[in-house]
Parts: sequence; structure tokens; C-alpha cells
Amino acid sequence: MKIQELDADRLDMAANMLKAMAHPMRIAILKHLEAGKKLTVTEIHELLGIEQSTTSHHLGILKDKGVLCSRREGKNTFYYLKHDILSQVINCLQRCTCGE
Amino acid sequence: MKIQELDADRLDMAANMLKAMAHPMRIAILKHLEAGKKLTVTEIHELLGIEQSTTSHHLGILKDKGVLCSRREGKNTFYYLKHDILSQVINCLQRCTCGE
DNA sequence: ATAGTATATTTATATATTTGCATTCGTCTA
DNA sequence: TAGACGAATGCAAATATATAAATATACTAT
Repeated sequence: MKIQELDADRLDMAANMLKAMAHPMRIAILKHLEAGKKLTVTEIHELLGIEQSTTSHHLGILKDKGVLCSRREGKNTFYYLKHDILSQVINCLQRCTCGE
Repeated sequence: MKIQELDADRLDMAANMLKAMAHPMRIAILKHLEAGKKLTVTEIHELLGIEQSTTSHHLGILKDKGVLCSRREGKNTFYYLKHDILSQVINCLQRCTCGE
């Protein structure tokens, strides 16, 4: 894996994904979306006990930065991980924040 | 893996680690520190072509948030990953930013 | 069309981050 | 001890981000 593969554009893209994930509430959201799960905005806002508009805003950020995808089905919009592999990132962090 | 394990403190800690990593230059730094490699501030600032003070600042952030460790040896300070597992995060991102 | 529910966007204010420069601090060596 | 070198810090300007409230849009059922 060569360094030059990580050109400026890809670094920016990666940084944007991380930046989107770098928020306690958004990590909690991602935690609920592991293993290909799909949840609606309302389900998430009820699960986490935060405002609907706040939830939608967080989801919008995650989607905008390429972490999540969404699919509308009737009145609901389901959100899910764009890359299943991103569950690994959350799990890594979980392990790293275990014994400190 | 239960949700309640991810209490507020650990979410904050995880978010802080991600925030520390969520910067193009810092991702580039981490890329150079894969596989247990240890580099000095000067080596990194020359590898990346950025100011020494900027480099030191970025390294300080990564260390402060628990991503890196450092060890002084004479005039030099070597920086290295606190958890080898964090290489996985970088690799995940690399794969996720491949074909977009 | 209208009402009701589900999402999304906009706005403004407050707060934080990035960066380079100059300076300072530690450590080694002549 | 002085000078050189590597690293860390303080500062300030530009830029970016968070937050919450208000408003707007999209769809469904009647």
C-alpha cells in the first residue's frame, strides 16, 4: 500500500468521513446501524432521546460525508451504513477506549 | 456487544480520538506510523513538507487524545501509535475512499 | 385540497480549529 | 558554558464547526 495512493483528495475525503463520525451522538447513531441495520429518523431520535431536527441534522452530516446512505420508503427515510466495513472503525474505538 | 457499554464518557473519548484523527495532515501522519513504526518530529515534518511547529502541534493533538504515544531519546522525540489496532481505521478509510 | 406526520434546511450566535511565525525549552557536543 | 539542534509553546488572524430554534418540504390519508 503506497503513500502516494493517499493523495490530497483522498485524504480530504477520509478526513471528512472521520470528522462526520467524530461526535458522541453520531457515534451512538453508528453503533445502532452496525451489521447492515436500517433505521428511520424517528426510530433514531426515539432511541437516543434527542430532537428530531437534531437527529436529522446529524444524519444529514453523516450522509453528506459518505458515511451513511438513505432510502426513502413512503413517509420514512431509512438510513444505513454506506460501507459495512465502517463498523470496524467503531469497534476499534470501542477496544481502544476500554482500559484507559 | 451491548449499547450500554458505550456510556457517555466512552463516547466522548471515542469522539475525541476520531476528532484528533479527522484531519488530512494527521491522517497522513498516521499512515506513516503504521505497523509500529516510530518517527521523530523532524522526520515527519520533512516527509510531509510542513512546518516543524505545525507538525509538533498535530502530533500534540494526536498524543493528547490518546492516538499516539511519544518517547524522548536524546534530542529527538519519537512518536508512535498507542494502539496498533488503529492502523485498521486508516485502512478502512482507504478502502472506503477507493471507488467513489 | 387539507390535515397530519416525517424529514430537511436555514438562520444566527457562540465556540473551536488551523496555521505560520517568533520564541522558548531541553539536550547534546565542542 | 556557549552554540547548535530538535521539539514545544504562545500568539493572532483566518477559517470552520456546533447548536438550537424556526421554518420549509415531502408524503399519506381523508
